[in-house]
Amino acid sequence: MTTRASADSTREIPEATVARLPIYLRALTALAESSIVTCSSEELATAAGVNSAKLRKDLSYLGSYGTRGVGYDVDYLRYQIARQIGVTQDWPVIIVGIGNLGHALANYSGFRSRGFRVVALLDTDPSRQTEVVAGVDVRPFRDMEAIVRQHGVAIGVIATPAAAAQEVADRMVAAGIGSILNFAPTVLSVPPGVDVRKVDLSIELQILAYHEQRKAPQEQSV
Amino acid sequence: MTTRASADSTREIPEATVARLPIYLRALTALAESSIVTCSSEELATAAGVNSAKLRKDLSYLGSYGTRGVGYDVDYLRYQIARQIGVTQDWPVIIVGIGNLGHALANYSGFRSRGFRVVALLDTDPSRQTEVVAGVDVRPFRDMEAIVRQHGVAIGVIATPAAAAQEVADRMVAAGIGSILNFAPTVLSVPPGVDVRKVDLSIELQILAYHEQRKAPQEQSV
DNA sequence: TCGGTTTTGTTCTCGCGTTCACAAACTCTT
DNA sequence: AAGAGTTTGTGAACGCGAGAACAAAACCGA
Repeated sequence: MTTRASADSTREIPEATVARLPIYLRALTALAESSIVTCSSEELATAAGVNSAKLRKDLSYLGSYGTRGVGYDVDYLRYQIARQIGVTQDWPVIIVGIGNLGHALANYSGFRSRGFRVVALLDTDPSRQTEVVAGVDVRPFRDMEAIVRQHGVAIGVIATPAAAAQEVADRMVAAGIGSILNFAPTVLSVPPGVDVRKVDLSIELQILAYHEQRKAPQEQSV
Repeated sequence: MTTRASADSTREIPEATVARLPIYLRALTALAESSIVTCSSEELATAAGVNSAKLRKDLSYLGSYGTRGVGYDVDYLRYQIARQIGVTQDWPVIIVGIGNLGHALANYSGFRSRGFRVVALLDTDPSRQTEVVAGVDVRPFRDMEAIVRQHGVAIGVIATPAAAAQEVADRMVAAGIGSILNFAPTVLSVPPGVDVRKVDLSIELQILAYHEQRKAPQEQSV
């Protein structure tokens, strides 16, 4: 999809590896808080819940930041991963749809501590626009374009009902947002170049139900 | 991991396919609500946001439920998928940790409509135990074992802070729960045979940030 | 009844991701 | 200073999933 010309500083990092980097980052932060200065791939892999060989291969895509016979410097590796992901800088984020889930997301402290700053909460319902959630006041959805331009927002979160999600996504794309995190249970269609990630709570439960059903097949006979 | 003896009625369904079955189910439900009786693999694939070849291959693992030259009967296929996943029956679920996210989950209507019934909300904080959320009252965490046994709960949801998650998971496993949906930002360790799925909101944002950073590399020079 | 059309089910090939296994490189002890 | 002991980084093998392509099977019209 993306044609990459230079392969020196910007190597191709496989998608599966990118998805694990935040896990390593979190594990490293936990180690740092325990005042651990150095760790081996085995220790970090255990903390992150993966195989040590996989961890080493993942890290090798970023560069050669370990020392053979010793391991990795926790702070240094943490910085390198954070830099690769891009969370050394601050990312302004907007959340659209301030229902139950929107409230929870706005109050989630994990965003702030990981480089994401919620700059606006948006909703079409005028009765919600008097609220103040997590120190940010809810504003009318029609203000989105202005807010996006003002703060240079590149990432948007959709927490609306399914019926409204596509319309919101279209407006986000039109306003210049390039990445969308979608909590609405619907398939979004967006132009190429725009990234969408989907989190679907009931789908996760259904996957668990499938496996659970297989565990006790004698229970639900007829 | 699971050694499966019989391969006639219970075929091996690949994990990637299992993860997509709930998407097909939702798309079929939408079609049914539009009073559509029959659909081709192409139509259903478009509605689910996947390739039609992949859809046909996925469905072929369940059996041969289509008609060549015609397509699939929406209601029939919907029932077959629901049966495979196991959502034709009702799954009792408990939610532990009634903070912002726990509230949102308890109020989420998508669980109920897809075969999941929240039978209890649990929290260790006594000040929360006077609340009633979504028609279910919050009960002390220590009552979990009794509730699990009483209702035959097999699926548990963890929405606590990270520090409490492992303890909750241990207690869930001890009480007989076999599948856990974990929203706490930590790696759970559970005995073999217990399924854990993890949903991490900030990890999703970090993955988006990575891609977003790559889109405009001239922005963050120096 | 029979050829033409449509759409499924399946086979085959390709690419990605995971894991193993080992050489290279560093530290420590004597 | 040199050998023993660790641990990283990576080449190679393997397995799974995605997509293309096609044969089999159903319907339709004459």
